[in-house]
Amino acid sequence: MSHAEILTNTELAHRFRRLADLLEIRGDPVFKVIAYRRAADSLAQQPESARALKERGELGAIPGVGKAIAQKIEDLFDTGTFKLWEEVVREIPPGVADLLQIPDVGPKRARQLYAELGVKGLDSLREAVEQGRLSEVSGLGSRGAQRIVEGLRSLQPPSALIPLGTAHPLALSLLAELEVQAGGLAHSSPAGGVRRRCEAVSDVAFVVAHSRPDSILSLLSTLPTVAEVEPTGERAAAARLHTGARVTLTVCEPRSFGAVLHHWTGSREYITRLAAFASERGYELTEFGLTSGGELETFEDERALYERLGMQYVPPTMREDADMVDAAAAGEVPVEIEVSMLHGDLHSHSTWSDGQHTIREMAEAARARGYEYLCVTDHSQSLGVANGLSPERLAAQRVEIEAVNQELAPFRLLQGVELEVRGDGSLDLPDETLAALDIVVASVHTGLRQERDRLTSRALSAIRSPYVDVLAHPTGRIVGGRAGGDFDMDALIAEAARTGTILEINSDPARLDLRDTHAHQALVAGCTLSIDSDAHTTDGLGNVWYGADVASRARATVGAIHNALTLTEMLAGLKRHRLRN
DNA sequence: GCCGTTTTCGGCCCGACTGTTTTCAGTCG
Repeated sequence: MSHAEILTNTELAHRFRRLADLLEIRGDPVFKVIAYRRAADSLAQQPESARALKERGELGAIPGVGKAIAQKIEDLFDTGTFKLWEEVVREIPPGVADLLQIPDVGPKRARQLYAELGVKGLDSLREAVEQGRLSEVSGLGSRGAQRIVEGLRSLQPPSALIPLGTAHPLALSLLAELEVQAGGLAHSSPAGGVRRRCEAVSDVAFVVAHSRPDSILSLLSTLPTVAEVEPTGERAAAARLHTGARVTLTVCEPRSFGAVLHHWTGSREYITRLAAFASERGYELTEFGLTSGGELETFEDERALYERLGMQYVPPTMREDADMVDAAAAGEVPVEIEVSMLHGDLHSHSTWSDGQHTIREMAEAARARGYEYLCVTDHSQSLGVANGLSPERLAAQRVEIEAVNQELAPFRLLQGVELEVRGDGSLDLPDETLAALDIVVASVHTGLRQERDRLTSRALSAIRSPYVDVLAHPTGRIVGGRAGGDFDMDALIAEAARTGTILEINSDPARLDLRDTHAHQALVAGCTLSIDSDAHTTDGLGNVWYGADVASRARATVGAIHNALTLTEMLAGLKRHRLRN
């Protein structure tokens, strides 16, 4: 069947997510909707193809996939559709689900827009807005209508940019597939914005080296995830994946790999400035190396290129701006922030709130990473969806933490909390509870769309509390998703510097918050930063490399990173201890 | 719809914030 050949796990996940949205709009029981969403997430994460599992009769082994969903997957492979899908899209056009992308439009509003205005999708809604028909919707006032208009305007075209958290693993998996197909590669690396750790990229670039470069390009179209390939040069091609992502591949001989990788890593501004610098020294910098007196010198290793130019090596995370060329010439390139510099993590979750692993499992994973300490900072009480902790539950958690500490010493588990800053700026737990904890990480999760003054004053009241040590993900933005709150960042940074409140670089690839530019601004203002995982699983602890690279892009020094301190220094440096002593 | 050392039923994702229908429904995290 032709359907079977093109159905990837990602596509199956898309289909079930859309089904869940449509069912929710139709008003089906919420737990049924949740079940489809969970199955979709699970399919997207499944390393083995659903097709292979189907052939072995093991679809049911996927978590969240039971008899009913397994049957629907089989039907999709066999016929390209299934009965419930056909039934639902007859009632609600699939495009109606796109309305859910608009802030403030949920399932009820989407259904209303369809039922009362005949809106069948985003374009259809734009038409209705132009015709001024939004006022016809029952129960939608002028402010509500205005929000929908603004929300509609703020929508990005789909997949315009790929977040780093998607692009990086994608680049690695494509390289792995290519390596298998090629029977080994001399060298390979992601390039472009992915390698510079830009938070989002327009395409996923990579460079591979092989003794027979021309044989590699033709392999690209054989990869199962690749939809179409277009040659863009003798040794370069652009491809589009089934997911819609754009990929660019450059191949070269092993002896040129360093120079070619360097060229395609960019940034353009940086390369242009470096070429000018090389030219002043009698070299022409090209994609393939350095030319001097008509003679091309190739470089297998990037560092050798820098050595030939008589300058310090510049890591990819610092190749955004041209000024680093001058710094490298003067031998003043900052030391890159690396995960190995971190002694612990100040922000993580366990099964006490919405984490997936127990305190003990998290502690053991942190110890295995070589950490000296881990702060368990489960959510506070008012975040109901995350099963937030009351003072009583925190006291009970303390007992468990101490027990784990007995066993794992000298490794140290610290008890903290991720404290809700409420809508009115008050804190979600009483002072005496906060005072008894080792560390407090405060977060603004709710009301992120309040107007600037109100939102800013909430964050400021958290920063000014003597019990708040860290402000977590300070803007609340989601990369490629919501923009984050309209905080006055100048005011937050100034107050954090004044009070000694640590500002977090949240390493969750969906957040990367503070972003590089804000982190740089905070460093200049004299703030201390932390690089935290916000892990909800043991694997999540490993995300700190994203945060470390944000710090490098912000040109942080290790002295400004609070969790690069040893346990004793880290604790002594917390606001609560400095104020007490 | 899925899941089960509380297995074939009854749980599972709760509470804050907001606008508006002024007593609560819808959205969001």
